[in-house]
Order: sequence, then C-alpha cells, then structure tokens
Amino acid sequence: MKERHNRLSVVKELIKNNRIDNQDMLLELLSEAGYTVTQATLSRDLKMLKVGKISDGWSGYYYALPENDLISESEKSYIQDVRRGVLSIEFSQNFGVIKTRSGHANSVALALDVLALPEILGTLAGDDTIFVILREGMSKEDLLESFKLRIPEIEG
Amino acid sequence: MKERHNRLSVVKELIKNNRIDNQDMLLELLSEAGYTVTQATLSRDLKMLKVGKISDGWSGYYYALPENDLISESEKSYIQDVRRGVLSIEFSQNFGVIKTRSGHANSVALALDVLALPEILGTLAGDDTIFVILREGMSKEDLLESFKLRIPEIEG
DNA sequence: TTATATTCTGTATGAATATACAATACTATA
DNA sequence: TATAGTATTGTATATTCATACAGAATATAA
Repeated sequence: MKERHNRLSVVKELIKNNRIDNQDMLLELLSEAGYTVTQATLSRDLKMLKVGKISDGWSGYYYALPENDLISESEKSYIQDVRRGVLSIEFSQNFGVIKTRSGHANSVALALDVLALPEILGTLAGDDTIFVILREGMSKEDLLESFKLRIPEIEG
Repeated sequence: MKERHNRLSVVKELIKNNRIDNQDMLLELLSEAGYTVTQATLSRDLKMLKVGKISDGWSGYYYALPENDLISESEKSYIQDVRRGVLSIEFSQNFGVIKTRSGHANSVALALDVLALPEILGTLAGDDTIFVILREGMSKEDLLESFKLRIPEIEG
C-alpha cells in the first residue's frame, strides 16, 4: 500500500508552499489533491512528518516543516550545481572520484564544501574530476546515504 | 502592573531551559516559580511570546521560542561587531552613510553582509565610513526598522 | 479627584488536535 | 492458499489550546 507514502509527500509539499493554519484547512487542500482522509489520519501524518506549528510573528500560527526539511534558498542553488554537474561517483578505500560534466568540477566541489557533508574531509577539483577524501571512519555508504538525504534524486 | 511583564520573562526562561510538552506542565513550573495563573492566561502569554510547538524528532512535541529569540552564536558576534562599530547612520535618497569608529568600517560592513538585511543591496567600506546602497523600493525607514529588529539597542 | 479608557484576568466554552479501540488491508511465511 | 503479524484507517472521544465575555485593576485625562 503506497497510499500513505504518497500522501505524506503531498502533505509535505502543501505545507512547504502554503500558509496553513489548521488541519481542516489542510484537509481541504489534501482533498483537492485527490486524497480524502479524516482529521485523525491527518493528525497522524503530521506527527510522522514532525510538522510543527510556529508563530507568524504577528497574530497567528501556521504549520511548518522541521528545520531539517527546510533547505535554504542558497543551499538549494548549490544542490542544483551538484545535480547539474555530477556524472558518476566511484570509490577506492577512503577516496572517492566524482566525474562531472566538463568544466563543472569546480562548482560541484565548491557546492560540496558549502553543504559541509560530515563524511567529507576535503575535495580537490580539476576540470571534470573531483577527488573526495573521506573522513576517518566514514564509508562510501555513509556518504551516499548523506547524498540521498541532502541531494534528492541523485544516486551513486 | 508589572506582574505580566515579569511573568512573561519567567515563562520565556522556563521554555528555554526545560522540555515542556503542554500548558499544564508549564502551569506547574510557573506556579513553583511563584506565578499562579489559569491556563487561559498562559495561553495568552504564549501567543504573546510567539512560542511554537515543534517536534522532538522522535515521539513528541515541545514548546520552543521563535527563531528571533534564538539568534545563532555566530550571528550574535556579528551583531556585536555592528554595535561596537557604528557611530551614526544618515541617508540621502537610496544611499546611506554609516560612520564607524576608526578601523571598524570593514568589520561592520562584513557583518551587514552576513546579516543579509533585505533592504541592503550592497556595501562599500573605507576605514571609518560605509556606503550602503538600498535596494530598489526600500526606504531609509525600512532599513532602520530592520535594524531595530535584528540589532536591538541601535537607533539611527 | 472623577471620569474614561486600557490592560489584565478568570470562567466558561468553543475550536483544534491527539488517541484508544476496532475494523480492514496489506505483507511475509509456511 | 492459509495463517500470523504489521500497518493503516475511521469513529468516537479525550486532551489540549484559544477566546468571548464580564469584572477587576491600572493607567490617563480633565
């Protein structure tokens, strides 16, 4: 049953893109999006998504995703750089080699530095190749996992 | 009547220093601190303080102060730079001139850049003077207002 | 001071959100 | 397939939070 999973991402999008004051409002939007559920289910969804309710600094409260899910705009553009540039990632021991489109190595490496992934000790960029040195104790899997989290829609 | 004022700061401290799940819990702590009020009053206090309720990332929710009240440490130090450096601010059309203590122009300008006030298009710093260029559509008043918000205890 | 306005609060209640429970749907395994 | 276990959901209800209203306290103006 993928129903809930799909619904969760729709809820997430709705919260990200709308000012939503309460669950009834969200229920309507969700219904328009083709998911008709009860308030109880929605309440559970929100808890699952760790959605919070915060002040608008003026007179009311609205739902907001947890910080982890709120990627800053500048961060987004770096993520775009990575998305646009990366062709492949391969590993050898605690080294990784990222192949990029020609001329993109620098922007990708800069982006990786800015994103400050905990697995990466440092990067060295040429024209279409980046050397990545993993931190002690970090594995290829750790880094790829981190990638999946921070840079949706990229796979090693 | 200073009662409410005092109570508000106590509430703030309690929220900052404890994990508080609901208003009843907070009522108790507040009572221990010598302020006995009803849930209704507390609810109003919380709204006034713009307190939010956010996920602990695990199984529950707790109260949290708004981000404005939780200025990051690094940001604080930039704010200190501004506080320490600025002597005066004057405007002419969409330009502002900030006079600083000698040698402080650079650190203040850097701080302003980091703080990323939406009214400022760019800055240019000498030794004791900073040119500030306002963004199209932004006024002197907008910037000063923004200052008051982000940098408490500074006036133009 | 007196009159008037404003702020603050509690009571009572309404609105919003969470959950116990039971039913159903799905998954995994033999 | 049959069975057992897990996940998802709605109903009904409990819990939590917000607010209309009225009265008391405080401030403001004359």
